[in-house]
Amino acid sequence: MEQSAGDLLRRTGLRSTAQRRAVLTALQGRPHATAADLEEHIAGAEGASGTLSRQGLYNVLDDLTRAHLIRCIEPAGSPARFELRVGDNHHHLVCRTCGRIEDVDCAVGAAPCLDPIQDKGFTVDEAEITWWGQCGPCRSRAAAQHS
Amino acid sequence: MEQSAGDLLRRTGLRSTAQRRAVLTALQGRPHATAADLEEHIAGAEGASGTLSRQGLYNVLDDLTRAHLIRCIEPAGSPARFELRVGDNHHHLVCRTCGRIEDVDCAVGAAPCLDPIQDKGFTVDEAEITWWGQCGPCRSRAAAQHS
DNA sequence: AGCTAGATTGGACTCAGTCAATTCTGGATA
DNA sequence: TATCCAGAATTGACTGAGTCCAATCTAGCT
Ligand SMILES: [Mn+2]
Ligand SMILES: [Mn+2]
Ligand SMILES: [Zn+2]
Ligand SMILES: [Zn+2]
Repeated sequence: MEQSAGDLLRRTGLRSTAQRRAVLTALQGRPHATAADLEEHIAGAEGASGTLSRQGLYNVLDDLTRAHLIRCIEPAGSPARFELRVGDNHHHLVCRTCGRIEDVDCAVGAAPCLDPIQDKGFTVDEAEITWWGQCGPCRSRAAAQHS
Repeated sequence: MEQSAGDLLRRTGLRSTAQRRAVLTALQGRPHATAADLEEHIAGAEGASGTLSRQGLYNVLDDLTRAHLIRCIEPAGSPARFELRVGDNHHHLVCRTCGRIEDVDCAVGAAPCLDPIQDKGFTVDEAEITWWGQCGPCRSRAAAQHS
């Protein structure tokens, strides 16, 4: 049985507020959304979801991230992006041309999935991997340009 | 025989300007410096290095990065950082507590040193690995706190 | 129904850059 | 070694992405 956003929040010890439920709901089917994406979607939503302040949005994203209900990634050159997919230690492919981001399963599944060859005295808890390249559509477009 | 910053620039097809030489020089012994670090160091430097505008600094950093004379990394939560160490595809350890950044050699040495298990149609040219954790000093400090 | 710790709001503010118009200069040429 | 001009630097306004703080509101316990 699926659990509602409200249940999920309460089970985690967070109060179930309209703003938090709206963010969790907006994130479904909108992976790697930015705060601006979420703000726009929630403001323009049909239901009475209504509105939340910019500060409220950032507070919610921060609370949910710290509770591990969502994950935040920050690829170079992009504002922070959020996703519901947590706990599987997956990685990302990023297109240098259009910024498109795709999930890549982790071969290991648990963090840190990779050890540094020198740890310099650090206690490592995560190995974050970002593959940079060009996505299919951008590659085709670039090839066509060359005429 | 070592080559001067001026030679390096000219050999790369870039004009040798005081501003570019100052940035290259400031970066020696100052790995992973931010634009602000460099601005401060160059402004307060002894020689007649004098000054460069903020816009000039960003232009120089951008030109040098595109010429592959320096490399830019952007760990989550940090402003961009620059280093002279290029071409060896090395990776980074970042302390979640104090932000300290350490270099980690790449076991392979050439990019992309790691293949994604799904490429989603991308042409991958680089695998960027960031290990997150806590450095030795921060770990000790945290342990002491617990008294 | 009342209470209060926790959550949200509005508005000013900061940090890290970016834009565009103007002025300057490295180094190629005559 | 003087001239010239594309490429580089400067100035100052501006933007995107958050962050700070004091005041207000509310979820959910009693
Ligand atoms: Mn993802
Ligand atoms: Mn490095
Ligand atoms: Zn693309
Ligand atoms: Zn540390």
